[in-house]
Amino acid sequence: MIETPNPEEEKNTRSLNFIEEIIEEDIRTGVNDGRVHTRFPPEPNGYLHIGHAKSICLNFGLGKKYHGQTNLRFDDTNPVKEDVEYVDSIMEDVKWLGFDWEDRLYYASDYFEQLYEYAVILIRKEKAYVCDMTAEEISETRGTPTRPGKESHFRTRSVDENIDLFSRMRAGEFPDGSRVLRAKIDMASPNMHMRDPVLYRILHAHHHRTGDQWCIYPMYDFAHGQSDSIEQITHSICTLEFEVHRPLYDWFIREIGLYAPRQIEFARLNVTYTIMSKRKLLELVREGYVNGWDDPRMPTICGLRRRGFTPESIRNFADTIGVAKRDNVIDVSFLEYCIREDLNKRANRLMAVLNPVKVIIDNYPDDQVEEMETVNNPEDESKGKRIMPFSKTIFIEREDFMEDPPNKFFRLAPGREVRLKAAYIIRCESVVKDPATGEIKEIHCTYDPLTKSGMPESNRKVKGTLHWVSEKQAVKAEIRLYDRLFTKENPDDLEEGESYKDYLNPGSLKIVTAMIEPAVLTPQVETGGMTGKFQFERIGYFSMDKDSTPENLVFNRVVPLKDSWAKVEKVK
RNA sequence: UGACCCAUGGUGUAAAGGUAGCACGAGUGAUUUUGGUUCACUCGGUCUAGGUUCGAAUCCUGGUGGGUCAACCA
Repeated sequence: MIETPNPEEEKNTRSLNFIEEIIEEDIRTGVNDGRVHTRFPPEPNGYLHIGHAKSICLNFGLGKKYHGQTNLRFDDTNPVKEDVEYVDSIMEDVKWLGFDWEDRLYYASDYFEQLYEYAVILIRKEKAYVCDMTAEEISETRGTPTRPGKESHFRTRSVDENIDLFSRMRAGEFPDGSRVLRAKIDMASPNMHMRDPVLYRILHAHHHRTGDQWCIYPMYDFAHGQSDSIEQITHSICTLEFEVHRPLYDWFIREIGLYAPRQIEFARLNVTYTIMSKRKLLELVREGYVNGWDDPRMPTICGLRRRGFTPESIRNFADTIGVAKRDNVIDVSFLEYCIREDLNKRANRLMAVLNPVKVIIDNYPDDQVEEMETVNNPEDESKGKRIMPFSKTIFIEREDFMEDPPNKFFRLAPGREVRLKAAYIIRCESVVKDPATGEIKEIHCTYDPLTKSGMPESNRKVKGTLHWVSEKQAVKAEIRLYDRLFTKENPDDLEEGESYKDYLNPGSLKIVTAMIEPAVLTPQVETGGMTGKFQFERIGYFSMDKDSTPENLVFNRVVPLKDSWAKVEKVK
């Protein structure tokens, strides 16, 4: 008996990642009554990148999978670094990726009053105190990981004095840096984060949401867990570097007496030939190494979007790379595989010649124009067909012709035949060169009228098939050819004295003018994010840039096609 | 001379004490009016040394290697 696989069953038996295992165990044992509620908590101090996409897909994916909810919460506790520009871009990017926080948009700054009251609770329990030491003194007395710290002499202040001082901090009586509120935990703890961490600092800074209402701001550690708790988050998922913060996270929840979310840490995403540090990405933008956050070479979501990536391809990428606790570096070629896979099925084909050389078909009637029919997408019949004009003079790629070709060269060469896709088989008869430079100016060919594509006698086999564009009808377009931003696999892995900027790829952007078949002007009104996305046959996937106008077309190369000929050439 | 976390093919990720599997990659071949796609086959792995067990990638101990932590950043 043959068993037919049940797709439902298959879905259920798919192996779980360690976070899903924890969640399912919690559901099984009735923790939170089986409720699942996650959150994505970015600080609005930069643009989101592909690493955030992993976190977004994880958090929203879990919410969806377990019929729970996912909040979007801005972790906006440091006004000097944050801006509404970033808030807006983050919301746009999350939406574009296909996720919906519905009515659950929150800000840590919404909880400032509540957090203040939590701090007062700790003071009253003698678990927090106002410390007058300078930042330097605090740092010096914190000790080192191997040596215990020293207790602050302000540690023994009375509850009343602490309450008074803390309220005056809030009232703006003290200058920045003069005092902080600290937790009273253990200056000898092996965990540095438990050595009387700072809870509040004085910052006379304008906040993008609360304005000048506050001049004291909670630290991350004092805001994050409590915000999770207020929002009844069940599983607070973050990256590995917060692992050592978890005891503190739990300490605040316990001491204040709040609902306790469970913090789970996973390994952040790294991708070869790029960087993820917000600070460094900001540097590249500020110092003009790239043209803005959405430069198509950037690993930012808006950069990938402008490059031509689809949300589907990024979601698929995030789902496929998996989630675990060990450090990982994903090969950028896997990201490229994900977008090729998507665009292969969904993007219409077009012929475009990026490095044109003229081919003149001597035995073709001078003024004749034929309409050649060709399919828009061989992977999807429903995409229909289009017409390409064919005439006596056409362009082919300069790389598709060699005067003295090696054995495995299946393209045009003197005396050899090739198929012009969707048109005729031609034979190269002669070449015309510039006498001064030796550069080939024209390739003269003859065509075989019996081999017209689709005709009964057109089935003759030749080694190669070339793409082409008719000279007269060709449409010019600016093509931006993008390559990896860095020449080094891991630009963060540096020798003494080096900078990641030393490894910027000088060839990461090349601009050429291409000749494209006239169908490129036909608006491709399509759904599914495929507008302006094409496969230029035999070359790669291209996406119309926002700079493009009907008079001045601009395309970005998303990714080249796999090229096994390039490999053959290399070996040689 | 600390605490915590991690270790499976080149990369990523599974195997909850019982056949080390999947994807990408690489290679070979077939198909192909894209040197694309698709299909078939192949390559290649449990850090190390002990221990427990009928049986260990999995549990225990010791090593080794990597990561995180000493912002009034998140």
